[in-house]
Amino acid sequence: MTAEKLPMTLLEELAFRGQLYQVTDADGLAERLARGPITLYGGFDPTADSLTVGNLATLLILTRFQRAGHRPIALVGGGTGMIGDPGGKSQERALNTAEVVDEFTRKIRSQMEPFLDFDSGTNPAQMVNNYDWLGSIGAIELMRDVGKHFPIPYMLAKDSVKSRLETGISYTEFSYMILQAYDFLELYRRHDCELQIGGSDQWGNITAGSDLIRRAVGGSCFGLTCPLVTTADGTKFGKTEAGAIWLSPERTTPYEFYQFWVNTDDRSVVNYLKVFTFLSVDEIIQLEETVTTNPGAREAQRALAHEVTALVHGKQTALKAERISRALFYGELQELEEDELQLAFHDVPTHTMEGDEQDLVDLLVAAGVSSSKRQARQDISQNAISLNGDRCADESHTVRKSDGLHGKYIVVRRGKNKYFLIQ
RNA sequence: GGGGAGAUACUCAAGCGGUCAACGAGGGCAGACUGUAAAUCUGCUGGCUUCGCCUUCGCAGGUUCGAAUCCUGCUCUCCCCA
Repeated sequence: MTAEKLPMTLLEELAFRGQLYQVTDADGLAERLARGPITLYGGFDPTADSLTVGNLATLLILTRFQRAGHRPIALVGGGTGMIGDPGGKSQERALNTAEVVDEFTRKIRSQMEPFLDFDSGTNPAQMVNNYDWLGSIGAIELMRDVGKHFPIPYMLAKDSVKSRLETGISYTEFSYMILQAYDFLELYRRHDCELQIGGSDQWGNITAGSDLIRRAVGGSCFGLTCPLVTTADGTKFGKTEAGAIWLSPERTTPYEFYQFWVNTDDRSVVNYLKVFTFLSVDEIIQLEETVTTNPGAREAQRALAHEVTALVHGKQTALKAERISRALFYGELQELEEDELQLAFHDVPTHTMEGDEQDLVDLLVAAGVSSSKRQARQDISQNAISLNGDRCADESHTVRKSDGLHGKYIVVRRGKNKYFLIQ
């Protein structure tokens, strides 16, 4: 991959995208980037077997750096993940076993592959696992060579620690910053890595790293954080009532993933386009206009959903998710051919009905549409349920498979945008 | 170690012998209006074989015709004094 000829510098573009929050030495970094390619890294915690949309911002910044000609390193915290970052948590974290963390690490690694080019001739991306060095370092070595550079008052002053002094923090989590700082030092030694990026909650850990490098070997390195993504209504980004939005298609189907983005609030959509897509500055400005001139068309949301889904799941899958969405929200279900229907609903929760006919209330519960019979009756009486496009408010309705589309498919819709397929 | 306060549904929080499946707020779900958005208004929010029944108010017993409400023991949490 070669560096793109951008009308603005990388830092300027990141600034436009609202992705610059804190930089250790903004002028120095701009100067350094102007001198030539730099090696940088961002870390990812293996706390589950999949990344979530919450990890995307950091990942995309690495990608942007690579596209600008720099050498990104994605660090998977196989070692630090076994300790737990105290920042942002009110309680001590449960520690996973080495085997579990190892499993998570492998899966996360594969999820990064669409974002980073590992085979570039000029500036290939790399993946490292900090377990490789943290796993084998001795206690004495760590304390003498690394711990010596950490004054206790300095450590106590970090927000991540300070906020936990009242509620309690173990020595394990207290030491976390030492390990993450050591990562930076190790990458500086091994790969000449000069920059660490992360979310704004990582600022303390990042500066701990650059400070360590200066104290231990006299090197000068940079840190850069991006703001944490916020939602218009103040809720935590990337979470729905059903839980987090994952990158893994096993955890969040591409259709659900697409829907997550397409449902973005008008107030946030431009911000998300900047953070989560590679659309150009001009394209984003154009889409921004459509939000005010023709909000009902939801062009910006569609573009956002398409771009991010294509990035994570591939172009074909994104088109499929779009096709399903069109069929569900704008198409006439009856017009769909059987194979189209099957294809369209591949990602939608599906239930196989036993026998040819069943009481609607029982069916809704069995198919997971409603959580209980009482809830099912309520949904029906509130006009929330429609079968194959027709509202059904009759609690004693009996569903016959033979009445379905193509003699066997019943499309159940609950509320405005929850779909289920019964066959 | 001594003294005090408290544990109620997803969360916060009323209730302090019957009218309590349990006020209220938040959250969630749904309807109307819209644009698969937001805001607003309305309904619902333990379960079922639903004009009734069953199981819930930290746990285990007890008093009573009847308890979330009173008594006893247990577990846990918080505060004050040492």
